[in-house]
Amino acid sequence: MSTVSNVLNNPTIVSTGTRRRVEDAMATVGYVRNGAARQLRGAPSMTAGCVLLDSANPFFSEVARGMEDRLAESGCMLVVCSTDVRADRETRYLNMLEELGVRGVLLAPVSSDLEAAVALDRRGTPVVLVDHPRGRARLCAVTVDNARGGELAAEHLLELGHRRIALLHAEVRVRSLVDRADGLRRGLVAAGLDVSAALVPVSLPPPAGLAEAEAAVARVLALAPRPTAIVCFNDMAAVGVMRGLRSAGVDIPGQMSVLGYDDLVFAGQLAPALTTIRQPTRELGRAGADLLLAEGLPGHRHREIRFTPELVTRQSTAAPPRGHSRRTR
Amino acid sequence: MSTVSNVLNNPTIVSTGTRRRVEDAMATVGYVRNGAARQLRGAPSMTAGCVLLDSANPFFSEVARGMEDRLAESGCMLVVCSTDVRADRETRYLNMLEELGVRGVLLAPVSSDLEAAVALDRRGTPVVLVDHPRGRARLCAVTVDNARGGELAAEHLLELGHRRIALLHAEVRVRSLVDRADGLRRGLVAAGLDVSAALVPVSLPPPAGLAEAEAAVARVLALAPRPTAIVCFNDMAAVGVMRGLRSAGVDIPGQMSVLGYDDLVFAGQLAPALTTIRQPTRELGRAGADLLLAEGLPGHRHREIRFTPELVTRQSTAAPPRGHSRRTR
DNA sequence: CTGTTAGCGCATTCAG
DNA sequence: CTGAATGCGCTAACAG
Repeated sequence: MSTVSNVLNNPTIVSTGTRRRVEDAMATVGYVRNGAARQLRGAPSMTAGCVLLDSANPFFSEVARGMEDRLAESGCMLVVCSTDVRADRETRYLNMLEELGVRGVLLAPVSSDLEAAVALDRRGTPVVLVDHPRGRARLCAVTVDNARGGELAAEHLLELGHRRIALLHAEVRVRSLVDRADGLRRGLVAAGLDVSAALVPVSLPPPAGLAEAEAAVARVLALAPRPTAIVCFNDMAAVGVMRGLRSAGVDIPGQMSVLGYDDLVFAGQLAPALTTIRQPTRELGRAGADLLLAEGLPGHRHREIRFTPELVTRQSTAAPPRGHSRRTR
Repeated sequence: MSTVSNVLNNPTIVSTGTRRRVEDAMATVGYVRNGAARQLRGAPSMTAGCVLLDSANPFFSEVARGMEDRLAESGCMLVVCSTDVRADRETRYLNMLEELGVRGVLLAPVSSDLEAAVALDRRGTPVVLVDHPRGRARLCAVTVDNARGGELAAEHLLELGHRRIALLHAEVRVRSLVDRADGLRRGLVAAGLDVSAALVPVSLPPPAGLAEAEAAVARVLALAPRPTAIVCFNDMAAVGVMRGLRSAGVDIPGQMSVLGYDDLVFAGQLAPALTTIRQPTRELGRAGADLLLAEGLPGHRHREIRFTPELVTRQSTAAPPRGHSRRTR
């Protein structure tokens, strides 16, 4: 028995002949290692978990693919869980993953309440935050500078001359979205604007997807004075907004500018091509998995990796219609 | 010990008082069930695996989300694996999932060689085919009628008057793509056309994504006589083709019609809005997971569930430019 | 190099 | 309802 075990886990110390015999025997019998038994015995798990807001959202599916690729290099597989931004689901999945004994969890949290995540980490299941800063929590994290992303949006629209901007926002508790909104406000303030007049928040009911964004367009158009630009929290919402504006007969960008976020693969191919904020998605996931796999290694220290977003200017934003603003340049 | 076990697995037979005491104790101690030990003891696994061509492709990520949702209802989680249409990766993932002891595997195979999958199923890990017919294999399957999808494409383009059609195809071994091509040919034959003249296959090198599709446009445009329509095997490829045509200054649909496949959420919002074949994605995944969970139940028999695709007519297809065909209507 | 043994955490069985 | 004992498949430690 121990020789067989050695062939599997310590091949070098077994003589070539014996090893061959064992391997042949395994092949003929159709032997398959029992992962559960190995794990029970203390072997590292061959799975890692990720708990994301929505794995069907192209942003997250791309992030997950990055994780998957990095994990595969270390012989691990990825368990994918979607919370739909519901705290109860997040809690449930974290518990299930802990029971499963995953090597660690990549968590895009539904809010900044990280108590459960920190406790999980303490109990021995490493947690890496995704798209959320470490803050005071003793965890690793991979993030994108969302405040900067918001600033980029503000700077771009201000430069075009917009002075009244609708901000579509979904779940205010999701940190990355809060940060973007903060950055956007900061950008307006830096330009000397009165935020309460310049920025109109428009809240989307859950699940805050494409359909909800489309429905919210009517509310934006009904505002007085009417905003001249709509900032969306992701490209999917922007697609919904574009659909809503089209059916309302509002020209983009002539009568209304639309700004997305994520730069999904198809963003440049929309009608009109979407101006948006690009973030490195696959890299984000890969970096997260990288941090996760490094946990537990000797000398490991918690780290935060931060990526930088980037404005991609296309055709969905332009100067506001005449009479709606003073042009700055 | 057995009382604790009963509280967890057989709560009804434990008196309320004792149950409470046990639950309180578990809470204060921070007890977490050990999934590996349970599984070793014979409990059903809390995971199912899926092996897809590319989890980052919106089609598959939507399918996976359907699987995830259905599994969650039964307290299970989904392990997601991407093969990138490589047989070696498929084999590797199937082995890993078997070791892991998943409840079953949802497999979108890279080819019609199902030997390994059938063997896996025989050894006790149920396999459900996704987007691939059962054929002679004794497995469950969820499929879409891909041949019909190809026919729909042919009928639509013929009706518009196209008589020379480029077919972008990626990996010919993927059954769903083969079936679509067959259906397309069948549609042309049914209209009395000479397939060898009417259909020009254009093969994309792996990974056959958006970029490869974009690059292939030049080859299509160089063909003599030049085709008047390009049929793509999915919407992502269609986006690439549209990008390529745009940069070549070819008008869609004036000079070239483009037909997609999948009807991804953004298809209607592209420039021009993409004519495509819709397939039920989330339902496909959900149905697959449903079959998987039913395996092993008493009286289970292998089944195949087949969905029907649907043509969604939008603006990327139109009659060919004058002089390129006889109009039929 | 090979055989033996113990124990990982759990569920189950059998006695009380 | 509770306590004790057993074995799932594997690995590590040790004795031959």
